[in-house]
Amino acid sequence: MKTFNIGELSEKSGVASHAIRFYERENLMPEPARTQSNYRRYPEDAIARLQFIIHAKQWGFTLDEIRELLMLQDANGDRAEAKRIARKQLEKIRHQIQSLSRIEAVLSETLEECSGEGPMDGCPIVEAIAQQG
Amino acid sequence: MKTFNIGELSEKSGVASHAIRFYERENLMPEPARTQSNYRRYPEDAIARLQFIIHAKQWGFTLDEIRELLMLQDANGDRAEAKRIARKQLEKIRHQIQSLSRIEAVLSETLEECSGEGPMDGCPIVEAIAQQG
DNA sequence: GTTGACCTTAAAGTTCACTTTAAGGTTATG
DNA sequence: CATAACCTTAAAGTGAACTTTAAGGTCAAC
Repeated sequence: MKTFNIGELSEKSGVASHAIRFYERENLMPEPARTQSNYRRYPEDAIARLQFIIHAKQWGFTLDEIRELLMLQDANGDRAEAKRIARKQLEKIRHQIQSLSRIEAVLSETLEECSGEGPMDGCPIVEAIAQQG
Repeated sequence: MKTFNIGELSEKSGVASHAIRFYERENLMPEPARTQSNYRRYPEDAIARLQFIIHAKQWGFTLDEIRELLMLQDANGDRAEAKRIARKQLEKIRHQIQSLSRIEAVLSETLEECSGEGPMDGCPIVEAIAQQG
């Protein structure tokens, strides 16, 4: 099996070396083997683990939540737990979409009202912000 | 006209005294008058200005953007500028909604696939994260 | 054999939007 | 007249997720 040092892993995963060390300190990545000269040596599956982290981040999971998911995987834990975490995340995302949609509606309406000409005094955008966020 | 000290303004606006001083340092609030004993004295319209800041924050504007809007108002500047700032914000919000909607779709589909029973090995949630964020 | 590109650690810096702390001065109340 | 509840400043702390810096040790190429 191929093994990598941290620079190679960084290149293959797209995660900066320092971030990889940070994830190790934060218990997202396991402590890897070391060479005689104390260099980190990673097995191939470290790439997949880092990509899991990247993807979970893109889905909006925090590092705390990702750590939880990884610990469940490492322990081959209970699927119900993973589902609970994911369901919570889905709710969070739906809530965010709702808030943003409300803002989008008011903001786009306000933008249409504003001619974009003339002085600030009486500008519908400013007035919309001033009254009731 | 009534004037307030920082504690009264804090109570009326719902913004903590320290946050008000912070906004002053950050040039979102103007330097107020001072009493003989160097206490800040605010006019009534300071309440409206703080509420403008609160509302703009709720709309997702950063303090930098809010400062820009306030400076335009203070200078009675160009309405086109305010519109530009608001349009940028609208685009940002629409982009966020799109990203979140994509995530919502995949995550809710994945959640339905997962029985929530059994060990992590083979769990659709974990596999969905592992493949293609 | 030396240059340059790697690697090591610990610690400090970054951004955002504050909050908390420290160390005092002032004002209202009993 | 003392005590509590205000006010003042500057500076440090918070949290998230890293990045940057400092001060070295190691390894491959020429």
